[in-house]
Amino acid sequence: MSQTVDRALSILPLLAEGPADLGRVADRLGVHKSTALRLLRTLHEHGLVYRQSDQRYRLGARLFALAQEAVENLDIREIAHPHLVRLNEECGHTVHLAVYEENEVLYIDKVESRYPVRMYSRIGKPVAITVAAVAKLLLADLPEAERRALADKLDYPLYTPRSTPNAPAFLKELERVREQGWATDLGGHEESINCVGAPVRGTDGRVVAAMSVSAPNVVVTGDELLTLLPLVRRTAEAISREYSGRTTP
Amino acid sequence: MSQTVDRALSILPLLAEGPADLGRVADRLGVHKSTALRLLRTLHEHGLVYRQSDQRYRLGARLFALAQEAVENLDIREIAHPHLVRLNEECGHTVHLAVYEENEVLYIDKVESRYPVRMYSRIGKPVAITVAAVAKLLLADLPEAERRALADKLDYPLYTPRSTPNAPAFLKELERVREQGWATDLGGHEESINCVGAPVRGTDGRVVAAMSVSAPNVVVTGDELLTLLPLVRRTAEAISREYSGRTTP
DNA sequence: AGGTGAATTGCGATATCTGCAACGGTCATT
DNA sequence: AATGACCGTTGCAGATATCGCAATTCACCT
Repeated sequence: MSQTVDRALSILPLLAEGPADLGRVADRLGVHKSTALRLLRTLHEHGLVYRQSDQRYRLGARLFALAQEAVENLDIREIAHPHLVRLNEECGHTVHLAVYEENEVLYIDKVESRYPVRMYSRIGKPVAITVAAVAKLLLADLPEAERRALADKLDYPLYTPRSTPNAPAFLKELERVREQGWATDLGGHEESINCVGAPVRGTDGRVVAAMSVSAPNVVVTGDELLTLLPLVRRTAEAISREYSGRTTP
Repeated sequence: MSQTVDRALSILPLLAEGPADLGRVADRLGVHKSTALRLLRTLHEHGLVYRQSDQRYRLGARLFALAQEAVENLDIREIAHPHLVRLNEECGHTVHLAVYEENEVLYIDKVESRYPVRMYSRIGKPVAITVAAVAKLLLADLPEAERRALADKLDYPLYTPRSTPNAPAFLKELERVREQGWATDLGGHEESINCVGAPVRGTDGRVVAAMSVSAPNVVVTGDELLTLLPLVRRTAEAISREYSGRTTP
C-alpha cells in the first residue's frame, strides 16, 4: 500500500467533517505542514478539494460529479430503472433500489412518490442498515460468517420503538427474510413510514440488489401496503430475469 | 505536486466511465501493472474503489457517502433549504439551488415539482453552464478577466435553437444578467422548459449561490413563469439576508 | 493436462517524497 | 503607525518509499 496516497486519501473523510485549514490538516494527519500542503495541492488539482475564500479547504465539486457519473453507469440501475418507474406509476409510492458494498447499503435509484407527503432519502446516502427493508434483503443473502461478523460490528440506533434493538434480533430477522424471500420495515426507521421490499437476483441466484416501496401511514396503512407485495415481487423478478440475460455482474 | 497521489487520483475519473480491469487501468495511466495494482489497493482500502466479483474495479461506496456528507455540510444549502421548500409550496414548480466552483456550476439542492411532469436533473450533476439561468447568474458576478477566460474555454452545445451559440453572445448575456439582477433560460436547454432565477449574495455583495424555478411549457408558458419573478427575487433576498448574518463563506 | 492470460510478489536502483528552516504575507495588537 | 504573531509557502539535501522488472501463482479455457 502506498503511504503517500494513503495520507492523501485520509484527508477526505477529515474534510467531510467540515472545512479545515492547513495546520489542522497537518496535525490530524501527523505530518509536517509542508507535506500536508503538497497533498492538498494535488487533491485540489483533481478538484477533490476546494479552497474557499478564507483559505480553508473543503471537499470539492468533482467529488459529486464523480459519484454522479459512477451511479449512472451501474448496469443494474440502468436495467432496473424503467421497471421502477412502471411500479411507481402503478402504485404511486416512492420506489427505491439499493445495493450492498463493503459493509454499507446504499440507495442507487429512487422514483419519488406522487403523493405530496414524501420520505426523506437521497441517492448515494447510506441506508439505515439495521432497519431498512432493502438492507435486510441484501444482508440476509450474505454468507453466514460474514453476516454474523457484520451484525456484531453494527450499531443499533433506536430510531423508533420498533427499530431492531440488537445483533441477535437482527440476525433472527435476517433469517426470516431469507426464508420468506421478502422484507418489510414497519415504522422501524421513522414512526409513520412503512416499506415492503423484494430482492433482485443474478444468474447464480445471489442477491445483487434490493428494491422497496415506501409510504407513510397517512397515505396507506401498513396492511394496505402489504397488499402490494405480489406486485413488488413480480417487479423484482422481472428485473432479475432481465439482468440475468446480460452483462457480467 | 505529488506524483504518486496524482496517479492514484487519475484512476477515479477513469473508473467513472465504467468498470476496468488492472491491465486497462495500468495502460491508461501509462505505468506498470504492479504500480497500478498498489495504487488501486490503496484506493480500495479507503473504500473509494470497489472490486466486483469479476475482479474488475469500479468506484466505491465511500465516494458516494463522502459526496453526500460534503453537500450536506454546505452552510448556504442549510440556510436556503426551508426557503426553497416554501417557494415550492407557493408556486408548485421545481426549485433549484446551485453554486459555482472551479469552472463548474452544480446543483446543490432541489425541491421537486408537484406537477406530474418533471424535469430531469440531479443534485451533484454539473449544470449546462452556457444556458442555465443559475449558471448565468453565478458567472455574471465573476471578475471580468475570469469571466472572459472562462467564456473562451467553454463549449457551446446547441441543445436547442435557442441555446447560447458562442462566447461573445454568452458574455453579452452575462452583462445583461449582471445589470438586471436576474436571469432566465427560455428553452435554451430543453425546448419545452423555461426557468427564472435570482442570485443569493453574501455580506460583501458577491454572489455566493443562485436559485431558479423551472417549469415545462405544458404547465405554464414562459410569460406566465415570468410573473413569478418578484416571488423568486424576494426568496433569494430572504436567503441572502439570513446568510449574511452568519458564518464565514 | 497443458496452455494462455491475468493478477500478484520480491527485490534492487533511483526518483520521489519528507521534514527542516528560512521567507513572505496578512491580520491583530499595542 | 509600527511591531509581532501566525499561517502559508518555497528550496534544499538526505532518507526512503516507489517504480519497473522478472519470476511466480492462480484461474480459466481448450
